[in-house]
Amino acid sequence: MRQTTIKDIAEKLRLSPSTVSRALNDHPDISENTKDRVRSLAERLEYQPNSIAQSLQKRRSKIIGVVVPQVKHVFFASIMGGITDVAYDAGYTVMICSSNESHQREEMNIRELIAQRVAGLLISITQSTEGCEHFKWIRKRNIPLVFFDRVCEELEASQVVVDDHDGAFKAVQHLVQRGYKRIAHIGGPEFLNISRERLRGYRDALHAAGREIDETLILHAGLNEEHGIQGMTELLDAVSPGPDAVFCVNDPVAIGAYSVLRQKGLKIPADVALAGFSDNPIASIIDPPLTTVLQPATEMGRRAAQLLLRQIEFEKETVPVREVLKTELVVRQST
Amino acid sequence: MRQTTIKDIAEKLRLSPSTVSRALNDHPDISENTKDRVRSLAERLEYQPNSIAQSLQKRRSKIIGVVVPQVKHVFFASIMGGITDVAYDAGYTVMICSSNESHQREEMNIRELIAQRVAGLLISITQSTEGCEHFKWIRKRNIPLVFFDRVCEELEASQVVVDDHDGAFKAVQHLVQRGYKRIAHIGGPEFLNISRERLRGYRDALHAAGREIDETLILHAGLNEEHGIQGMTELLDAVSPGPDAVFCVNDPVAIGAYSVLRQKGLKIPADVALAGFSDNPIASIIDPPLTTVLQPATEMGRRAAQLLLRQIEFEKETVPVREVLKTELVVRQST
DNA sequence: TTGAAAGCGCTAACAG
DNA sequence: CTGTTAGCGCTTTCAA
Repeated sequence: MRQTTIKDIAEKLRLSPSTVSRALNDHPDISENTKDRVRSLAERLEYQPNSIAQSLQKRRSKIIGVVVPQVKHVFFASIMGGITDVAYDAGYTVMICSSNESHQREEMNIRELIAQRVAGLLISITQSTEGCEHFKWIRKRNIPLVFFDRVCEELEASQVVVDDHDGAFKAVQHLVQRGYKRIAHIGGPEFLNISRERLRGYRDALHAAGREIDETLILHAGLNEEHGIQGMTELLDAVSPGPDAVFCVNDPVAIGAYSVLRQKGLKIPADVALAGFSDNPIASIIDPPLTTVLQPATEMGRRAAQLLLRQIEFEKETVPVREVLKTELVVRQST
Repeated sequence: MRQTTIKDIAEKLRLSPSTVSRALNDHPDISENTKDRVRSLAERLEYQPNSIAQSLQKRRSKIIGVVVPQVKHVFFASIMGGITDVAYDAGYTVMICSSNESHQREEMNIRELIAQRVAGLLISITQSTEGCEHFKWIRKRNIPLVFFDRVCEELEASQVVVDDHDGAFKAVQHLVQRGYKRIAHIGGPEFLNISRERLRGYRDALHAAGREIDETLILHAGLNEEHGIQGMTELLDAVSPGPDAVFCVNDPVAIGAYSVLRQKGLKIPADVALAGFSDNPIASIIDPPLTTVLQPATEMGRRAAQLLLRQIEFEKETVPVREVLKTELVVRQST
């Protein structure tokens, strides 16, 4: 059964399609009387405007495309919450794609979203993204683009990030103050902005405390639990003397490290202290609860969406903006 | 800068738009030579077909709409993984909406997805969904529809669920065998299929063991951590004698209960044993690890998507199908 | 093997 | 205040 169109309404009311369209859009030219008739019939027929036709006509859809590396990561889930809230309020819908940390999938997603003629794109890159070619496609078609959290730095584009350096600095400074001597770092992929900045924060905090940096205590792994498991295992087995504290690039990695420590019967924080980054809900539930750096995820999503919307509505080339959000150290019993 | 269209290619090649269209779609009528010329120019111009125009013409988009109650729930995140995998392989994209457990938001989402003329809908209803009016909109426009996990039972529609009754039965049977005497149940919203079935499994398992059912040990709460906290608190404070084991409607609730028990210094399972439902990753990480019922979430997503695709491609009214997936009891140290 | 024309549902410029 | 016309980018008869 075909869906109701503006034409159907027009015929029944012996009006022209354009009048109906205008009435539906509350155009000032149309008489209240006509508007009423149109609206009530539309209601009765359960008319739903065909956004596809609208988009074709406007040469752009009211969809905001989002590409995240993993939907199941709570951090991204919260960000998505922030994005959708803002987008909905502005009359946009959101199309979420998961690149699953795969460069190839990320390309596919972007290609698809371009085909959908999205109004704009919000992207957080994968752990494996190296080239930036696919992001350049976006610029070429000048589709508004904002990166969040994990950004592509080769490209001039707006971005919303947290102060990763500062967050890491505070966490490690805290470990130093607590008196830990051999503070290790399980880091993420080297080229990722978040890994790099957090590592830099780690180094700077140790320097600031007048400590020498022992490079054997620095590992580059990944951003998932399994990387935490690998990393912690390696630190315990291959490094001697071992660390008495570990600052992990994020909470999933810290959780991985946590499970290794428990399995080996090591006490946290007595034998090894542990700190993460993100403040996943799980951080407060494990025992001992995890010291971590709180990232305002929802806020980040909101900001990114706002930035994008501004670009969309203003049309003209806007200078790339970089918003940096503050983090907060949450001290719990794991340190 | 306008994006490249079929017309641009046609002009440059002195062909008609229709020929270009056919060449791009590998139509047999077109000569290989022409196809090659078209394809290579398309490539060079980075032509991306405008799916909006295609959809308008086909009167249906290649988008599958998904409405979940909460994106951040790992269970749904995994389901979404399954859905997108299947959908992508079939050449569809997925538009994910979160109803945030709000009936109103759910309505909005559905309205929006209908406006987008999605090819089909995959829905898991909210905790607060009572009426089914908005689902009837979907049927009226005969848009293919499949419910998963949380289904609307007033409506004749295909669905993919797990055997909630059996899963709950196995969990409670296990608690009985372990020798627990006062087994409580923190349940979900009463009208939800999953809550009802799991409660029924609980009752049946106790009956099967020849136990009397103590109604004061049965609570109806919700599906989130906070409900677990409320529920467990109530069980400890208001019920006497208290329970020596609790079967929770899902893992988030079990986690909530877990944190209350720890806070009160009660030993798990010595003082109170705990079992959940879902097998969230967190279940294996907490200490003691949580006994729970594994739901094949990704598989559920895959099945739901496959069912929907079949409906989409076959067009004709298909009889509603109900797929029931098996669960598996995962026994850990919390019981 | 290719082209011309019409139309998907909507909006907007131009007329009246 | 309302109607006519054209067109968004693509596919698809029908004709050549």
